[in-house]
Amino acid sequence: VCLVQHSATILSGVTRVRALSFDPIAEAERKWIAQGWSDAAPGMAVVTSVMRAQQLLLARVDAELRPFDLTFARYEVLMLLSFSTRGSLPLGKVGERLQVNPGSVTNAVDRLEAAGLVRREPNPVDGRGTLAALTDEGRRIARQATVALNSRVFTALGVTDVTTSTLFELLQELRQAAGDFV
Amino acid sequence: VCLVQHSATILSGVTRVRALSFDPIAEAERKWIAQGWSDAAPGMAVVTSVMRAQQLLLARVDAELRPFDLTFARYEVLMLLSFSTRGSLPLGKVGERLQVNPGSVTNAVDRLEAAGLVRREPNPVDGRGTLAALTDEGRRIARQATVALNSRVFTALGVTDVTTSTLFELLQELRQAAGDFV
DNA sequence: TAAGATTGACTCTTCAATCTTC
DNA sequence: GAAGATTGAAGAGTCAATCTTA
Repeated sequence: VCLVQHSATILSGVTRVRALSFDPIAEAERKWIAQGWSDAAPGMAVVTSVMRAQQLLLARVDAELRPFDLTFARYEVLMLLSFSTRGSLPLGKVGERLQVNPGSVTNAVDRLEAAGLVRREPNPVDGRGTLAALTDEGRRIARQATVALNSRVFTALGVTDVTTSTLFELLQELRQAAGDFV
Repeated sequence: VCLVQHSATILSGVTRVRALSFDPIAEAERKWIAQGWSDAAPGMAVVTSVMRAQQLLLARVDAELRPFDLTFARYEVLMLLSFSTRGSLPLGKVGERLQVNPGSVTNAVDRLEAAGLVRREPNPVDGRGTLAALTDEGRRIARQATVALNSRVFTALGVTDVTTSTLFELLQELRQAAGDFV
């Protein structure tokens, strides 16, 4: 009996995951080639890998943010505001920078406001608009959450510095090709 | 006025996206360094890049699958079954291979069964279990959807073959370090 | 007692529709 | 009319609780 197949769950907060004893995506790529889809096989493997990597990373990030009652989406809003010069931004700007729907921004700001981390203010230069403004508490929580993420996720990915920086560059190419930025 | 900032929406099916004229993640990395978090900056950039790449790729994939009334999650179930020797698998096996919760599998199979692409059958070797079995229609749709994805996404990522294969290898390292497989 | 599967509550996202203000 | 923001419905994921059977 191979112990790894029955290995314990991985990563605090991720309940469902048992490690497989082989890479399911490499397996899928072989199946693709066997079907005569060799030209599409590498693309399929990359797309699937990005999906799975996102799932794994998001689980780790969310586990670290749970004590602060934050999700990654809400954390991103907090950091965006904390980097802005006034500590406040129009909701539309937030959605544009984070590439999410207006509805998601409204939802995120609703939660952050209920938690006292953000305050809604009328936009002085546009009567239609609303600003999301960071509170002192919001700035404090953002900093604490960043300390947690920095130490337990961002500096603990388990791969070399070269892998990390190369990965960033290649993903940047991919995002640019997909129209994320120009 | 920089035209790209006001450029049209990108990619069929993705309504919300306007391309930015700079890379917001590279910008965030600079902010991280300016805050004195240089050691965590590359990790932050990679994690955020994976999140954004997933969002962009999923939007493209879902747009191609919409005519078949499929999501990527349901498409993955279909392909997993079509690669199995009998064309059927226990629901638990599906969840294990796809790394999703039992609830998600139940939901996906519910939809696929309602669409006539999959049939539930009792597991002959385990009275507690249920098999998801591909129907002829399911096998046909799976093949058609694959043709669409192969030609319009997997072979059209817009990056070189070297970038694609290197990206796969590095993501494989990252997934392995995160415990996706052993 | 444990495992396979389902259910219901909750969250988040997307999308269309709406309201207000430019 | 067009843009900023909100709302409600629908889809999908997680999680805890439950039911059945090994």
